Amino acid sequence: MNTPHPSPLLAKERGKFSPRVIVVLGQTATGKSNLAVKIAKKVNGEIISADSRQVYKGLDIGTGKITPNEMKGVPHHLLDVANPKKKFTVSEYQKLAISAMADILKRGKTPIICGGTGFYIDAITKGVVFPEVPPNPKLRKVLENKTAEQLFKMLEKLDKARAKNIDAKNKVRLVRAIEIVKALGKVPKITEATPPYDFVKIGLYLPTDKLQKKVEKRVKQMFQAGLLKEIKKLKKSGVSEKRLQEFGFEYDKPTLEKVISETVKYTKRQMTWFKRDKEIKWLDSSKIKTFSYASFL
RNA sequence: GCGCCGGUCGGAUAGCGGCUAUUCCAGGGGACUGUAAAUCCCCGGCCUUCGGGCAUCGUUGGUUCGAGUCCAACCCGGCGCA
Repeated sequence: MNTPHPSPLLAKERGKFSPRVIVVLGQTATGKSNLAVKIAKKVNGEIISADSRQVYKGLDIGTGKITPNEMKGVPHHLLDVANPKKKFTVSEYQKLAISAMADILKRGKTPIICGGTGFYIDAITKGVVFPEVPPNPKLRKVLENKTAEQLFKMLEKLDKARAKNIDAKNKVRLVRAIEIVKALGKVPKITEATPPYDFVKIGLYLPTDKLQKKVEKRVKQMFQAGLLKEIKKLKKSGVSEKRLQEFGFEYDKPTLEKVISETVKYTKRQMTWFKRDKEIKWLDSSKIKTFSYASFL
């Protein structure tokens, strides 16, 4: 990485200077995008989205993607980089995000990662090393017809170690594990290669009652903005019904009520993920006005 | 008033004589090795020294070794007939 940069970009860590990367994460509907833009303006930053669905072209309204207007001139990366008809994966995300960070730093600016997909954020900030085994659609198709029990028995024969700690009832995981074993002989032990950056993680959350209201408002706006039209458009462009389901509840025959309740549930799952990361500094987003960037930078 | 049907965990639902009363949804907690807004697990009446203990299927009584399940009466709701 490169040449040292003037102060806000650098942090002192164990006597060494590593480039600073700001991470804005947290629950849906807490105003992450907004805060990220504000910070970007202050620190001369560029934003890298960390959202598993905003990577797709054409998924705008349902994913709550930031509009060009809202970007206020701040460059955004990793939005619209994938074709919705094809599957995008964490691994691809990781590669793109890492090179985006390097690129931004090379130009003397601060990368700001912003998003709510915990798995994607960990992929970059913790440097999870994924086995070099691309998805194998043919194999998956065969395996998906089997029961979890059958898959687990298969895995037990192929790789005892992985079978021991895998969730024996989770078909998605079992299929992936078998896919890796078939390619590599076994599932490599999980490793992490922490990237040479100083990540500052800011977590946004809202108290339950406020979150509920915010979600209701957000979802109503989604429908007003033309969520249904967006879905029609996707269908017209050749995105299958099945594929739409994979994009989550907003894209699977959405109704106002359903999307609101599913979103609230989702925000809880998000917190379950984020709670494990002790490095996150949490911030009540309803008190954002009193937030001083200085305390984090 | 008579007849029929029904009353089971917050809601919906299975159970039609036998040991731990089912499933789904909503609720709470959790997991996460290339699908991650996905996928999956646990909890859910009360008490517990975590071994277990005590309840419970509208109410009361009865039949039975044993009743959510059968019988009777009553209460509540729906439909039909007057």
